[in-house]
Amino acid sequence: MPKIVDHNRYRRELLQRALAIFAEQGYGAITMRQIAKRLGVSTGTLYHYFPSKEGLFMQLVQELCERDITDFFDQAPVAAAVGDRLRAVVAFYLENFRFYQQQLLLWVDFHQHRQRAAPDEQPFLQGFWQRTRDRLASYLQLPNPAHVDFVLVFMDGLLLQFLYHRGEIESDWLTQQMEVLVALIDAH
Amino acid sequence: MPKIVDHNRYRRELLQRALAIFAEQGYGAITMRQIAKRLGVSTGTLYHYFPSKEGLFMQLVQELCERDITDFFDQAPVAAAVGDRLRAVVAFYLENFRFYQQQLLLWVDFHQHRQRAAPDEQPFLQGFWQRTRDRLASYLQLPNPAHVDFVLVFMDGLLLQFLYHRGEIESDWLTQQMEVLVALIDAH
Amino acid sequence: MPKIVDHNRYRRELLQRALAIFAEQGYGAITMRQIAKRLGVSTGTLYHYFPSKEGLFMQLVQELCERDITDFFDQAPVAAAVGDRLRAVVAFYLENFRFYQQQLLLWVDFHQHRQRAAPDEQPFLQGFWQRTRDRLASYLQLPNPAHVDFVLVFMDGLLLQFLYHRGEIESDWLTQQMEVLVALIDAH
Amino acid sequence: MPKIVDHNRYRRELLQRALAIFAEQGYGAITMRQIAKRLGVSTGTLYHYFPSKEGLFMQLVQELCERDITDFFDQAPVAAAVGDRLRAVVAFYLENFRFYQQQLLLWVDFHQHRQRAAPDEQPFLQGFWQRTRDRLASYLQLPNPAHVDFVLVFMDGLLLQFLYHRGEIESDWLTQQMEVLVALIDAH
DNA sequence: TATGAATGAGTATTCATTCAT
DNA sequence: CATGAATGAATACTCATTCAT
Repeated sequence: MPKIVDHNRYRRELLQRALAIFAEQGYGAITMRQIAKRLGVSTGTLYHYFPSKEGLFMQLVQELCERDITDFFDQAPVAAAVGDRLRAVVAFYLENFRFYQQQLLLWVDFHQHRQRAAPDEQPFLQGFWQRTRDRLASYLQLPNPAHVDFVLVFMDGLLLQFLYHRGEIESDWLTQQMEVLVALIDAH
Repeated sequence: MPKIVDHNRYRRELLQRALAIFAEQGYGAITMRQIAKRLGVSTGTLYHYFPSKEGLFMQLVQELCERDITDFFDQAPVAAAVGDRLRAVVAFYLENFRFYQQQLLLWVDFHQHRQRAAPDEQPFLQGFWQRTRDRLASYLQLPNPAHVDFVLVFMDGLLLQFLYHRGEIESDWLTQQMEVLVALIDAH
Repeated sequence: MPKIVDHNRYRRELLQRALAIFAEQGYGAITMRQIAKRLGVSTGTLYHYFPSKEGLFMQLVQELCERDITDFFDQAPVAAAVGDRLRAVVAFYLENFRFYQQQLLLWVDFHQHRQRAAPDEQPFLQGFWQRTRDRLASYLQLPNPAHVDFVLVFMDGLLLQFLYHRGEIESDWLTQQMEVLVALIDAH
Repeated sequence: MPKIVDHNRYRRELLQRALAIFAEQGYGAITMRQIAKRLGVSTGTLYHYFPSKEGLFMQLVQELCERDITDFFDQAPVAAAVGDRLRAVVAFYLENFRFYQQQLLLWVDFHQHRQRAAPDEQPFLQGFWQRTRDRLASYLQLPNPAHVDFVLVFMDGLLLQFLYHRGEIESDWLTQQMEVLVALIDAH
């Protein structure tokens, strides 16, 4: 009888934990040995679960796309006022900033990887963006649908500001910007 | 004396041309030999002008910060209407998108480099952000100063959207978002 | 001014010295590090002159084919009697046995490599065999041309016997076999 | 007790089937996992029957030596004419060429292995050669015993020719060479 | 100043072998 | 007996960097 291991379950667990490692150092700067060590396994084991560094990375991107981030929004308070719903969304975003920042760093690495990679478009990307937009739209219930994208753009911009200033952003400034968004949109 | 000028002039020329190379492939993926080859010099020469790969990269970031991007805004039309000035800024941004995207990719590499690097804050970064903000503010002349940051955040967000969707963004969508920004800000 | 090195000349010198190493241990058993160490260079240098282990090996095979082994026969005594010419050939073969054994071992490795290799036939092989046969034929001047091949087959057979018995073959036995060949062929 | 018989029987069956695998790719190029997969067992099972890759290989060589190949000759036609007996031997050899080629490749691997291996001579090798020679001698019944070795050398030579030319040898050439042998030996 | 040959530590990956189940 | 997950040393190969010319 073989050693009893749920191969797929364990693989996804490793994948989960690998996200932070990649985001922290970037695809090029991290080594398989370091990943293995931080995951507490040997390099051999890592290669038992993933075909290559590239394969591990791609599975990570895919996993991230399949994970339905917008689930969280469903648990958000169903506020009557548009402004409150906007504040709830941005607040949630800020609370999970570390995760979104990791995601951003992974995207950038992914972007640079696509340059030489085969041109077969990864279909999971499209679905991901569509779903994110739809969820946000149905939660915010804005009269003007273009404003949904505008909110998304705003939040992405906040992310970049964080990256540029290395997280040394005062919460006052954040609140201020959020209120600018609320004020602008709420006033039509 | 003239030698020194030449040396420095040539160094900055190489630096200039190195930006695209780094941005294209990322710090980790590019090799000094590739850089040398694309610059049309030998590796020895490269090391004559730059102390190391890291040094070359850091000089690149610094160069980018010292370059006064906002100079361009000065040549922008001095429109009477706030909306037109906003449109001019965003239009200029979009026209030079490739450059800003390169800059973004460089920032990310820089960010991931800082992790292990010495924590001595690079002062040129602060100056850069301050200058950018000031120039934009003096051009736009918005009643509410918080709106200047909001515009910056918006433009960063657009950049990320481009990255995510690999540049396959319809110009209609861009125009729409720009007009949303104009409409929101222009209406106070 | 660059370091003055005749790249191609040095490459062929390394190639020359690599033959014994490959023959001694076989393609699969030798490592690039070992080769480098025995050649007195670093692995980096080895890769500066050869693109890969496979490339080094293939160049070795090609070099061996281009080297005109039959040159030696030209310096052989031009004996009047067929038997003496046969003896001269076999004697020369035996004197250079170590080299031919190395060649054999290389061929076998090459054979096993071709299995998965691309089916584009290496053309240098054909020329090699043709030349060897022609030279031998013109030296031996046998009435029956089929006997030239027969002599080649005989010498290959001797080589295998050496391999099987690890070189522990008495010279009496060799002389005996050579005389059998001479007797058989000389008597038509 | 019966268990042990089964164990041994199964071991030899695996051994038998492993010959082709080793000969096909060579000792260095084949992995234990590949062997296991092609034998339809797990690596664990393979290690249950053989102590190591080297052990498996050595048992293979030994098995090959103990297998009495010359048994086949006994079933050969007892021809009155020496020429016919020679033809029968060579014909049989040619019919089983694949096997002999595998054997040759195995020998070469074995030869290259002995270099670093302990110098304790494997005694089974000597017995093998003695037996082969004796059987061939008693079948051919040649007046001159040195001719028996000559025939062996000839057949080894044919094998090498096959290897060199990758089996692309015309049967006409083979027949011709065989007849040269017959003619030479038959005419004393 | 410029070249590119040389270095060797470091990278992704493989593989014989072990061992818990 | 049988399995295949786990290990880590070893392999082919790369690359920042140095240095003789």
